[in-house]
Amino acid sequence: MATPTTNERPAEISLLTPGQMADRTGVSIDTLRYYESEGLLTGVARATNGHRRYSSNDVLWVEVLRCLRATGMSIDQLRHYCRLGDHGPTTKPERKRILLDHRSLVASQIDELRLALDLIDHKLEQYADIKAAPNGAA
Amino acid sequence: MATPTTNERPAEISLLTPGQMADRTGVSIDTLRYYESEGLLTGVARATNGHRRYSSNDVLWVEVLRCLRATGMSIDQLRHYCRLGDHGPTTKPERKRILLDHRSLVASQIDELRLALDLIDHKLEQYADIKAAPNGAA
DNA sequence: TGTTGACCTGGAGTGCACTCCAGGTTGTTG
DNA sequence: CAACAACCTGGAGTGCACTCCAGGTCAACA
Repeated sequence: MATPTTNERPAEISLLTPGQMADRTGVSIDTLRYYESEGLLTGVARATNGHRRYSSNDVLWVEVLRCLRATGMSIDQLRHYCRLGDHGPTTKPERKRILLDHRSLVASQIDELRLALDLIDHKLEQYADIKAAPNGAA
Repeated sequence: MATPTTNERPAEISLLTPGQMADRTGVSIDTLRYYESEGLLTGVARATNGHRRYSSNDVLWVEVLRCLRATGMSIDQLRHYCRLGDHGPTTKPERKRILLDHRSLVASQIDELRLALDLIDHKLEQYADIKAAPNGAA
């Protein structure tokens, strides 16, 4: 086994099994498969037994996916972005546009959250003279 | 018509119909009803014909609900918080605790979003020499 | 050699938060 | 008085993003 793909040299020592990948990225095995089936993650290598092997590039990309998902980009938009990537450098302007748009979306999310923080603080003033109940955990 | 509830004086001139409430708060009529059915919004007045009439207090509270929902508090947690409110001042410490906990959650969401912004900016550097595609809207 | 564990596939199921719908009432408007 | 808009109720349906499951393969270990 080992070195599952085209290359025979043991340079691929860092390929990760699905379980390792899930540990490394915090994305579950099922979700990794789901992302692959939705076209968000392509070209994942396979061991001779058919099992997936994730490269360090895959790790980086999944981290990007995680970040974009966590900031509200939908699976659909992500899929669109990935398809552009598959179609070579002519799609770069559109990809840049998507990132710029998403960037401003995240920026406004931050603004919204700051407003929410103010509102919560305002609400907390009603409890200024109250001692908070002990926290369940930690 | 007018002054629908118990009180005959026209002081209730500011009571809002469901449609007006939806316009004012940005929360749909259906969602307002849903919140009421879930116990997040209690004591909504009714006109003689059975139609809801929202007070300015309701407006304020729905704005709080919106804010807490938008920052990730679940319907379930919100319901719990509301029930505490119904049980008088002895629950104040717990209510304060909930708000404090949620506050720190929002704060860490902001931190996460800032990291995401950094990652997006980093990714955008790959497109430094590319002119972004024109934006579809505005 | 048998059983355990990690993985495979396609497809079904879940949870959340709405959102929509059918069927009905009321009050206004031309 | 007919038609329309706004609202009522209980309950069904939707969309998203997973998450779980049944049934099977393969490699390693006792």
